[in-house]
Amino acid sequence: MRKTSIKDVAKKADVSIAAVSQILNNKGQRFSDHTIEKVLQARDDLGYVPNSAARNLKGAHNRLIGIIVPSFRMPFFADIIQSMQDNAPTDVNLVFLGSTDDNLQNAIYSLVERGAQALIFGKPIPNRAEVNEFLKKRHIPYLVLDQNADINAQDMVQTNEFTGGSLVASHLLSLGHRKIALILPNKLTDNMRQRRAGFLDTLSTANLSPTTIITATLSKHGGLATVHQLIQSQSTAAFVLNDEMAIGVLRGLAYQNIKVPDDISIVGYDDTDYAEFMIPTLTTVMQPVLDIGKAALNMILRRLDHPNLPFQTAFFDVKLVVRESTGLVK
Amino acid sequence: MRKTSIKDVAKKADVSIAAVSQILNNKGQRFSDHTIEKVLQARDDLGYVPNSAARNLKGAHNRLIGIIVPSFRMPFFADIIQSMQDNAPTDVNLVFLGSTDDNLQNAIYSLVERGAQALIFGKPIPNRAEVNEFLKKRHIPYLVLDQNADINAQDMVQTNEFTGGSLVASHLLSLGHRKIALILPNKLTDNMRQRRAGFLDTLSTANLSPTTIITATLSKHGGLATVHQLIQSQSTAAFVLNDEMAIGVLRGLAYQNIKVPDDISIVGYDDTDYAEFMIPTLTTVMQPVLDIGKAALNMILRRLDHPNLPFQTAFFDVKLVVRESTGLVK
DNA sequence: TTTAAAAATGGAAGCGCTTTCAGTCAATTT
DNA sequence: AAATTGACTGAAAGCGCTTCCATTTTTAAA
Repeated sequence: MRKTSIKDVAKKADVSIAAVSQILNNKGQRFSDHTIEKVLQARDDLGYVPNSAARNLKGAHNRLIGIIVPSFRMPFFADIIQSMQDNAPTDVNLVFLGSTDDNLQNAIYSLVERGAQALIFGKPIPNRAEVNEFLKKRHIPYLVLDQNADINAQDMVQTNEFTGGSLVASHLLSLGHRKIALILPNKLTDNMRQRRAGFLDTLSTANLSPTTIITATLSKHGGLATVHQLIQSQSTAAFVLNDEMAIGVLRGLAYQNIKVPDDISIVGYDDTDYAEFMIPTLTTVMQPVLDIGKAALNMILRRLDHPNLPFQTAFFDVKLVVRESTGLVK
Repeated sequence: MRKTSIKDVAKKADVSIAAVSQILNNKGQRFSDHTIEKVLQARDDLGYVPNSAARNLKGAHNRLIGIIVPSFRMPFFADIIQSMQDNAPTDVNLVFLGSTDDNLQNAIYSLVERGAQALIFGKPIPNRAEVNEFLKKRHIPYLVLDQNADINAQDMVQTNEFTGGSLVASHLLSLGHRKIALILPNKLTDNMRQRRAGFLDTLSTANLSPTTIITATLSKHGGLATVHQLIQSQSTAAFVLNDEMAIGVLRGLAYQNIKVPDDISIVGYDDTDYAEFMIPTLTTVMQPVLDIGKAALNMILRRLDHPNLPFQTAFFDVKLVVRESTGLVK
């Protein structure tokens, strides 16, 4: 029940092992059509698939990139993953791992062990220094997505979160809103902090600050749970730090028979697939997710080819997408 | 710039390679505390991580399961993936691959090459016979999720799709609906076919058939695009074959100012996260996705341990979840 | 003290593959 | 007839690791 090896193919085709290897890899010496045919035939008959472990043991690795995300279920990351997969050159292998904070170490270890030559972090790294040291020691370059980090320690892909938050504030202000609530997930990542900062900053230029700041878990249910407090605050608008929660808020408000945007305007962030299908459609901030995924992959690939180039940070602009969920204050 | 290998650790700790291997793997012979300490220290100093390729070359593989899904963006599969990841024993590695029909062969090949010892297909296999032969030849067991297949060729995990469709029909009939539309994705998978069959079957017991059958791409946009036709059909209810499309339908109807469920009842299928957050909340059929993912993983693991057991099919029941989007016919 | 048994460790083979190299043999070319 | 070329083989090294077996060292029993 042993897997068929190159030896079996060689025997069956009645040629040398070297011949099989070179013919199947299409490099090395030249062989006659006849021999090539024999080898190919034998391979197919036996259903031979080279063992990549053995192959990688020798020099010519194919590139393996490990990607660590917080969850496969978050639309943002689902998009990132899909876009990376779609854009990966055929000789590049991608391995995705969902990881919580506690098993981040494990995730990294497992990826490195499997031969990942580079890592992409789609989530905050709690003990950054340690991780950095570990990876540096192994000469494994990595890239962080949408997180603050030492600009000189690794490549980064960032979106202009500060601007994003600011755009939201401007938009609401321009609609005449003065009583604006802020709804946050209870665990903020760096990029969310910037989002918040941009928002608050612009609010303050109008001498305003949020009527209330409500926190809840980052989920649709979390958003829904904030509704009671939101209503009590008598705000005329709310900035919900991400679409996922905003969807919950929308739902909760509908349960209370509060009309959006007539009674209150709602703004989300991310412009996930669902935003334009909500009722009302959701005003939100769009990040070019597909481009981000693609850029991250390209940057890390480039890093692999040129380990000594200075670290880069790619910046992506965000865009306010105005839809039905925001309107003039009454 | 070579990665540090076991040899380096051995040299640094001033012990044999064999000792390092056995100590780090905590098996084989016994070693003195002193030696163990030296080795561990050397490993940490060097940041050594064993190369799993080399390791797998020898007997003791850790188990690698390849999982092929159509897309990472579909909530159904995002859930499946997440649940598998969450339930995987630590010595089992999961590799997910998104794959279209054209590159299914590649996906399979790449997974096998990487040493996958079993495969799970979350999508239809176009050329089943060929794939089956290929995998059988390599003694790689596989499992199909929610697809029809020869019950004696591999393990399967199925949900009671026929019942699911039937439940929907009964529900609508019981609400008094007689003019019911059916909205399908234009590419049906086996399970969707069964879903449809159950639905039609139960309709026919009331001597009914759909007022209209509309097809569109499987997406929210696809669903939205069917609205015009749906309205023309003057149906009082519609069964949309999955939530994704149903969300689009809901949206489209709102644009036309058609009230759900007052003017028309809508039923989806899948009970994705979003169903209960729609406005109105969506009546749909729930599949125990998390259980399904878990079951699939367990079955294939069991198969690995017992290659000769007869093939199994796990059946999961579905449940109609009645929400706001369906109501009595006017 | 001798001796046998137990404990600690090193040596080396081998996993499947790629790659190199010297060399064989036949078919061409000069 | 000799030299050249093309097609190929066989052997061997080496990738990093595990594992079996032999050997050395220590400890305890005789």
